[in-house]
Amino acid sequence: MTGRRERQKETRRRRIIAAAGQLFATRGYAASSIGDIARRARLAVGTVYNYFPSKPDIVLAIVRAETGGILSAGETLVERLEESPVEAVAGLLDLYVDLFADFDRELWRELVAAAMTDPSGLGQAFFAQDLRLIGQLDALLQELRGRGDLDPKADPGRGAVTLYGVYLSWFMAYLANDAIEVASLREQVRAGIAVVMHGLIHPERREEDSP
Amino acid sequence: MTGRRERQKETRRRRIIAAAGQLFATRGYAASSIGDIARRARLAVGTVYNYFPSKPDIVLAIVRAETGGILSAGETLVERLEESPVEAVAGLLDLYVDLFADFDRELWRELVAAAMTDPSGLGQAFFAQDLRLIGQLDALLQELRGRGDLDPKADPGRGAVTLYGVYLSWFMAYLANDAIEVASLREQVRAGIAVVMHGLIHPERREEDSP
DNA sequence: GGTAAAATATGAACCGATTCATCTTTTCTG
DNA sequence: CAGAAAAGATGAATCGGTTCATATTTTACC
Repeated sequence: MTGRRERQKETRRRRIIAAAGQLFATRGYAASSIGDIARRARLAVGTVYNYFPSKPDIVLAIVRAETGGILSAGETLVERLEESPVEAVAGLLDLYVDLFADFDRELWRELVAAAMTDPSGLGQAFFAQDLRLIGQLDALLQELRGRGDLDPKADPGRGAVTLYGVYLSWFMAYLANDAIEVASLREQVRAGIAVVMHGLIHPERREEDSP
Repeated sequence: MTGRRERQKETRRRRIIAAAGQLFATRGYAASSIGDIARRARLAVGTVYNYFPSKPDIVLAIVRAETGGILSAGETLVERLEESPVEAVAGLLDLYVDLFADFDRELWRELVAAAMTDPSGLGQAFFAQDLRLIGQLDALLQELRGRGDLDPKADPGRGAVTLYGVYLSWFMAYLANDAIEVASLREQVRAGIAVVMHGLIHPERREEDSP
């Protein structure tokens, strides 16, 4: 049942996320210590650690709360298919780019850094999201293939992974370089998608070294 | 001139790199403290910090020592061009994949993590290497284009960035997932390159939404 | 050679994330 | 409801990267 204990647990978890979210948004991640977060949430430092195994795990919780909507928006987008294949794929990845705009670049950086430092813990959880988008891309490509828009020799699964690579690499570029804004990120991803969809080799030489 | 001071500076720098390299290789990065490194190099902790601004900067120095050769090997590879365009690109990226095998995955992870945490400092230095490979890829594509292997409508610069994206995203996957070995990484990169070179759209529908 | 200035080395102190032994609250059992 | 067990909260202690005031060494200048 929902005893006092369980209710309080949920409340405290929320309090921590709220406190951290506010501090990160105002002072930034690095400048907000766990002590600060605990104080703002009216808890002891150790208590925060009873709810989250590490500081970046709090960030993951903050970001996670936002991702659910994006993913389901992706589902409906796959169902109502754009006419142009490039537009269809670009539309889906645009959704994921939206997510970046919602949080400070610093938060994403810390998340990626933590995913590297702790690949089996937080990293697993973080990269699990990538697999879900690749799945959506795969479904989208299957649709396009069924419609006869894709090269019959192309493998949708492989295509999905490769298209996702375009997105991921520009995500990294965005994190590495403050000069890249979200708007230009969108353009770059779109242009990269167009390259993958159309291919680079001269049309008359395609068959020579097919996969 | 090469006074006593300058000579000693170089010696100590090398001692630190050597000590750190040995410790990282045996105990791992996390388990090797700056104190350990300093002790093994017969220096004080503070002295280590006179040579390297942070712990991951030592990793960068270790890795950097290896990259020069790879890059110049890439140059000669661009000059002696493969017949098949896919092979040509795959050959170049294979060189960069070689680099991974030379160091423990943990070291690369720490490097990427540090590049995220300190994007303007270490990050800048780290990602500068990416730009050099993109440049090489661009040169390679220009060659292929000159030979008539590429679609005249394709933009080599854009293509280089996109192909690099394939490589980078698989690099990230490799770091995220211990199950991915270097050999399979090579195959995946190669397959991704083939996709980008050939394109996904059905040949007869290509012109509809050209970039 | 002697001395002031500059450069470098040193390790104790700092700071913040994380851990852990201990105390408090809640739940369970009779 | 009392008392015991379980779950959870607490903050002092730990640990390691980084900083900094001080000491030492090298160089420059006379």
